Amino acid sequence: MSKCEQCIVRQFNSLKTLTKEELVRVSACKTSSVIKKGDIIFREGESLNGIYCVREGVCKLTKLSDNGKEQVVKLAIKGGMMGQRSLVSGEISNLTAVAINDMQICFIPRQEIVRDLQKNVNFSMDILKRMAQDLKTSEDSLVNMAQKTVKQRLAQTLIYVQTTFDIDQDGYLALNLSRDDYASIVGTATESAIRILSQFKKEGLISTKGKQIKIENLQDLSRVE
Amino acid sequence: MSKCEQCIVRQFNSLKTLTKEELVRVSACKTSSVIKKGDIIFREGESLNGIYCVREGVCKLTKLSDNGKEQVVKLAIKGGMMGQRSLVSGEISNLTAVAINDMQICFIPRQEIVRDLQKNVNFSMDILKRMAQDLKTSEDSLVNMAQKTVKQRLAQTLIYVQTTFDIDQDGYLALNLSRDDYASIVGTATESAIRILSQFKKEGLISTKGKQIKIENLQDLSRVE
DNA sequence: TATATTTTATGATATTTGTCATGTTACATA
DNA sequence: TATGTAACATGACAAATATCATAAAATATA
Repeated sequence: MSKCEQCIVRQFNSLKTLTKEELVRVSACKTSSVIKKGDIIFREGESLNGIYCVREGVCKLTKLSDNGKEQVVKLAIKGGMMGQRSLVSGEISNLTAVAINDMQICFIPRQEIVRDLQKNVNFSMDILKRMAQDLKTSEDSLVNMAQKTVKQRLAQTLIYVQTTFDIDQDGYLALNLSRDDYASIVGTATESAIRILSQFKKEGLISTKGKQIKIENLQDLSRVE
Repeated sequence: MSKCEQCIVRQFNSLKTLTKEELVRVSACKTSSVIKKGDIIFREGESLNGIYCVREGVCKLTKLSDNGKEQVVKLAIKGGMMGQRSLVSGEISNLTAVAINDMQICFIPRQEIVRDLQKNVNFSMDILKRMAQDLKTSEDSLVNMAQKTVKQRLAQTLIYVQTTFDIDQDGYLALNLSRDDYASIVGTATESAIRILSQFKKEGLISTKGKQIKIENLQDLSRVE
């Protein structure tokens, strides 16, 4: 099992503010695991008892609506952490985490990391800043959900995926999401998502090969009405 | 000008974790002000340079969507604080604050309170916990926006207003929001909000007197489909 | 009090989105 | 390779919601 001290991924999250000693301790008690695409890491309503650090792969954080449909609240990517909110509040998880592709994750038990939260101001400040960032992102999404059309939200999501995960050598989005995933990200029916993608295709905004998607005209896509 | 040490309102927010000394210092540098209904306290995009504490009255925190419509992201009530996110992140405000009724607020300059954030673990932990709570609330709203109908969201909002602000002696909601406010809370057109309220009235779920609203059947209102 | 202005209300209609049905394609696996 | 299954696609229709128009009621202001 590799050590946190040598893990590049921690540079992307709050763990980078830990001292050498703290990191050694954290490393000693962490557990790593390999997660297969589709696997559930934790469920809404579960108590987490620690935080997860994403070493590889992508994961969707979803919440079940009262009507039984799942809504993607955000994506956790390489370097991201999951469960900070529960760590801080001591509450059960508000979200379910499902692997979108194969992943490697590490788990740090609550009691180990809570100690650092109390003792290391740099660490708690960094957690606080990231929470503030998450809050802003969530509020922005809220406004988009409330005020934008499904078409606009889908266009925006495609651009987000390209910006965040880049494209492969053929120009297709490097992250492959199912139509169903797109639908639960923008908050619509799967058929509607598919229909709008077809429309984008007809209008030359995107092209597809199987389930892969390539953005052909980012300018116009960002201006969809 | 009254002193923070004697202000009951601080018991409801993070300021209660400050020590006597810290509180005296904060009290000495704070400024109080009276805000009239409709007044703007700060605008999206402005840098805040401090935090606000709501002593009296209610305030809506809104964000302008790209299509030019305002969306209410949350309400700040007595005891609430505004601007913590900007305080923590150092960024400009993400939201606009508009008084819904006459208010009294206090402003604490950034440099004074940032010091406590660094020095007082109880304070920073409390801020962190509240930010975590805000994040959960925001994520929940996001899911509601994405997955529930306008009718469900409006019913939910009416219940929220009654639960949070109580009713007056005649049973009407103690907080009077305009139909326009309701529309920007649930994220719909004003006409749609009005229409649905009329429908609720016909169904006996609510009754109205002028702009005042009384919930007549909370059970059924919470089960609207 | 009279008048202007804003807020609330409702009809008519267009647009958006969801739902159900059905077919097609891609992909996994025996 | 054959075959089953899941993902993708599209038509037809229903429901939800937005938009525009207009009027009534409430409220502010002269």
